[in-house]
Amino acid sequence: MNYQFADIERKWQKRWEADNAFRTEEDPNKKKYYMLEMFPYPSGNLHMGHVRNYSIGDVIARFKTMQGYNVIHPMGWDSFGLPAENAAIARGIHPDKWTNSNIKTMREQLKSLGFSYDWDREVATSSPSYYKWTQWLFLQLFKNGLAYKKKSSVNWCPSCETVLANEQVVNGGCERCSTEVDKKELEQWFFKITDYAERLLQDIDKLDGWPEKVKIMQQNWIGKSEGARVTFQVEGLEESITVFTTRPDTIYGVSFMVLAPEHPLVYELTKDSPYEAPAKEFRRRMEHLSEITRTSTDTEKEGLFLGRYAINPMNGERIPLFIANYVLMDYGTGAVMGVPAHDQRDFEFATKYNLPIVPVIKPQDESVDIENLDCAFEAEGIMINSGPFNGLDNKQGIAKIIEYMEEKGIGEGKVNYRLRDWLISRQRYWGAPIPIIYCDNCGIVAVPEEDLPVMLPTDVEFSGKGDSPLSTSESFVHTTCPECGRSARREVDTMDTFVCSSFYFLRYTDPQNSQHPFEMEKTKYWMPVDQYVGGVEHAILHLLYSRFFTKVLYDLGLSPVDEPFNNLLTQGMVLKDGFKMSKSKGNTVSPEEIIAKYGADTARLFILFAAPPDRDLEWSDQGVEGSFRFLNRVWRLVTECRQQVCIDSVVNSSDLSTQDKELRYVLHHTIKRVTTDISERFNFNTAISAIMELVNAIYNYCDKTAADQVNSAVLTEAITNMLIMLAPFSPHIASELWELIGSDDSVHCQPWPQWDPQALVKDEIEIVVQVNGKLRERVLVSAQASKEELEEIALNRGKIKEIIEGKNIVKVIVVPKKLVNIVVR
RNA sequence: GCCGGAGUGGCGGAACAGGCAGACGCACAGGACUUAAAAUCCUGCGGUUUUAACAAAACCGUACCGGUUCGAUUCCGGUCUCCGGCACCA
Repeated sequence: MNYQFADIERKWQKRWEADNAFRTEEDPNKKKYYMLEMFPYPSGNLHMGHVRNYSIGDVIARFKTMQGYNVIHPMGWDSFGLPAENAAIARGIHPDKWTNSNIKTMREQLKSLGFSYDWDREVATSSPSYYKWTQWLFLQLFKNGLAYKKKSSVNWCPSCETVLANEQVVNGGCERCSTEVDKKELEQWFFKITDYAERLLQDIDKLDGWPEKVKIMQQNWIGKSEGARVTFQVEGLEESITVFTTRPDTIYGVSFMVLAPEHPLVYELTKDSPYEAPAKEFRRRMEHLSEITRTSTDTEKEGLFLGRYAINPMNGERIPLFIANYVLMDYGTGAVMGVPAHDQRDFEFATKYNLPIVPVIKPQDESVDIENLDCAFEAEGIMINSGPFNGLDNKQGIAKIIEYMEEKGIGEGKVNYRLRDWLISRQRYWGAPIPIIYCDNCGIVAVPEEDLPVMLPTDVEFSGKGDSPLSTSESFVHTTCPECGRSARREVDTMDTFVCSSFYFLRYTDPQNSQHPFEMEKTKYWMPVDQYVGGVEHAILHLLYSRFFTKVLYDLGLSPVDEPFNNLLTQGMVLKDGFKMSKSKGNTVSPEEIIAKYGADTARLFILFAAPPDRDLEWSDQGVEGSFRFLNRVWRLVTECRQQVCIDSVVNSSDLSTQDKELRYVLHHTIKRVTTDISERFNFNTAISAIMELVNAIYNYCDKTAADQVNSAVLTEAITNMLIMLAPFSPHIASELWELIGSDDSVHCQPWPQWDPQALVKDEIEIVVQVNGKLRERVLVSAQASKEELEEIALNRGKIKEIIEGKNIVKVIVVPKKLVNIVVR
């Protein structure tokens, strides 16, 4: 007969809810702990990835609570976004209705897993009480010059009919539907994240509790490079071209210059010349190519001469101007100087178009034939062919040349970042409306703060075609200018959902405040997040945007911290048959089904037991069965021993049998292992296996000890502590059994157990005897045996004597309490 | 191409500061209980060899090759494979 998990789980979930067991408030006398898991998009159903994410978080939250921390553990919904709108288009359900019904289902699913959330802090980014503050924060950025509008070439998905951020373009296709992405010119709102590039980069050093992997990804994403901007005059025109280069030391080796095909100067350069039409044609062709082929390293370099020359400001040489596929408009200045001798891409281009290859750096040791290169020489060396700079080490040369250029007004030292400004406009309905009004008189006007939120209108058509759906609502678009009172139009774009999720962790600290986004007093107590847990797929965007927002809010005096997340744990994926669970692959396992069949405790236990949290986890139905068996084993153990358990008994350490001592050793060893596994390593899998070993040991103790010999205090100590340690993993069964053995208070209010070092002291231990590093024998010795004693014992073992017979003992290595290694020849 | 991470039994994984490789669990096999099955409990479980067999013993074994060390899954150098990220970044 299996234990009645369904009744038990329902009972405890109801009781926790009735008791408000997980509600938290600021308490200056207690140390706080902010446990946060990434909030879900309410797609309609929880999947195993969620179960894993939230099980990890719940163990830590419950563990920290038992350790005496004041734990805040909130949950909410990242509820704006495309799927809701697609449902509206496909099935005619209003996004709001669809979203709310999904939230309702998923909230119930989360509750059925017994997670310790403070539901009073629940937020949904799509509710007006939340997006009011999304809009308010937009206005703060706008007023501080961090939100601006510009016309720019943007990624356009012809299928979703929306603009995509660069980050949402995956391999040249739309992140959501994989359709090949086009380019389109549109007026868009941007956040100036590039203003924070340097701080975002520098402060990565502060993130000690983040995985190295994620930090490196962010570093690469920000992509800092140091170099110079140099301006070249165009021959015969009143125009100049500025390039960015990391190698100003190679400027004497420039033999051509390349502009991006989209570079605005191309038109001026080719106007009314025979090159005009081919240049236009070239540009059109490049625009048409998908980003993948355009930016792939494998694509052959391809260029077009523009019939014009620029002048090298250093030596007055004429340099032919080209456009080419490998130069990108949105990095640097959209133009590069070509130094084929010292840049592999330029080398390939020069070879193809027969341009001179002029070496200006030679290696220290003549190891490369610099006059006859077969690939670019990119290493360091000594400057040659560089006029007054000849003979300089090229690293010094960089500084000297920048100094010279700054003196002459030709160029300047410059730091460049790969990071681009954050495009936040979406031509979508289901997002926070951008609180801006356009007035023919006053221009771009911010919606006054007291008028927030700018509510999403309900009279909108969802055709799935055309521009922003908000433009179809007359009542929304038409408004009056807050400054001059004349008729005006509202901005019809909404904000990227990443904006909503960039401050939710701050809102959780004060979720119902209608006057402010959050009160400083509360954020001061709760922030920063002590432990953040989520999928590695958010390693760049969400985490970078959240860091950016936190820094902006810090600068505005709204956040007490300038980094939001102290520690980050990126959990691995849940796989089935070697692949990520997905509907399209048809290899999903529904959490609901598992809960119905085995209960939430089993589901949680298995998902934590099957792999360490940062690794991918292979789903195994049989493994789930095993976890269920274990919980049944615990159930039987405790219910069978119930009579012998006396909750108030105290162990008398002077009156213990060998078996008693053994069980106590296992127990306290388990406490030590579980504690360090949870708090220092997040290795829940080994923590659980330690508890399993403890359960095996208790069974053993009961089997081997005659009924009248059982020490009730020792047994009680083992069982109660076992239940306490099991509680964070499988809280329902632990609570039920805790109640069954007669405790009044609840198991999750118990203090986390301490291990007793006395119980870990053994009289006798087993040591290993090796000969030449090979294990030959195990010997039971007194735990206090000295080095000399151990050596003597080892050398006098019959078997060891036999092995070393007639050989020369070179030396003996003794590691106390572990081994003796005899080295012979 | 560059940057990360990982390779351990039939499987998931363990070995946390260089010291017993394979904890714990799954699967499998044998046994007990049962009229029977399920459940439960007990035993075995990396490979090869020696022995009629048991007890036992020897050798090999942590992707591969090499190094440091009394001793290496762990440290160092190189190679291969897989996974993830970035991808002409000037």
